[in-house]
Amino acid sequence: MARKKVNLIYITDESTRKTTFRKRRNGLIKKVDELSTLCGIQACVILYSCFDSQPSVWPSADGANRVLRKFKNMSELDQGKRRMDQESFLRQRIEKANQQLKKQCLANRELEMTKVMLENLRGESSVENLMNVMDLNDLKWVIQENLKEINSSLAAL
Amino acid sequence: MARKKVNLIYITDESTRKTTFRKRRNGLIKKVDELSTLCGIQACVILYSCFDSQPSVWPSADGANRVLRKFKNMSELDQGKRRMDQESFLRQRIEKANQQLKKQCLANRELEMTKVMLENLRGESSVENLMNVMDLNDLKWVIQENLKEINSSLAAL
DNA sequence: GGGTCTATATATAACGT
DNA sequence: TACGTTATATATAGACC
Repeated sequence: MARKKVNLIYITDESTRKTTFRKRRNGLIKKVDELSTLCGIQACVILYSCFDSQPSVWPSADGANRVLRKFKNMSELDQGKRRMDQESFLRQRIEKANQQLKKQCLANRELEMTKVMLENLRGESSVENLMNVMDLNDLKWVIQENLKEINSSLAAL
Repeated sequence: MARKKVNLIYITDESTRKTTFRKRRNGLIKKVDELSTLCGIQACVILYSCFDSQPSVWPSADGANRVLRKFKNMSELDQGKRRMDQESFLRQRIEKANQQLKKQCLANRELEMTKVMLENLRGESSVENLMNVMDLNDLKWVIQENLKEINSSLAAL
């Protein structure tokens, strides 16, 4: 999450994996704690790692047992419904990612265009400094002509 | 956590509490998902809120049940039910790869359009030659955007 | 190996629609 | 109401000890 965006796949290097586990476990537990406090809800987290003999449990072994017992008493049907929700959650995330991607592409486009404009207006190659009204009007004319050509090409198709 | 550092006490305003719950629940679930994937560990989260009739469970009812059994030292495993979650994650990864591909394609296209645009403005090419290079509609869009830019530059002068 | 220190990546509170 | 956006607060990967 930092210094470099991490690839969401199993970390093969054991040392790195262990470090990541410790850090993220702490972060996760902090989050549950906050959520529980802020919203006044019952919550429970259990993590099994091959690094510890005992699982990491929040808020406590007793608390976890209580919440788990409650969950176990749910009907299978209700549990099934929950699974569907899990899938829709996943779909939502994918959808969101796609939206972000689209937005990023548009932003990139804008940046590229700005770059092109600057390059042209500053006469990067053979042309001198074009930053005055006269030359801008010339450039505008050229572009409008291109636009006309394109429009007629489109109409012909 | 943003715009203002939040006070870690129960949120009395119901509307705010509900919003906070939804947001933080999503964040939390994402975190467990990541931790589980990155470190290859078993994990489980259960959240009870007064906003939903059903508790929010991760990774799924089956997964939660499995962790529950383990928590109670009743280790009986049925790997088959894990398949559901694995499929979800697989779909997610494929989706991600597709997104990357899409992004690259758009980037390439953008570069090509920029090149074409530069060639045109320098009079090294004509619109007729562009038919095979790219979608005319895309070119039209780029040009129109440039025109807007020029007009605002003119207005500014 | 585990703790500390940054630079970045993420999460999210307050707003806007 | 819920959802999208933006400014900040947090989380954390990699580096160093």
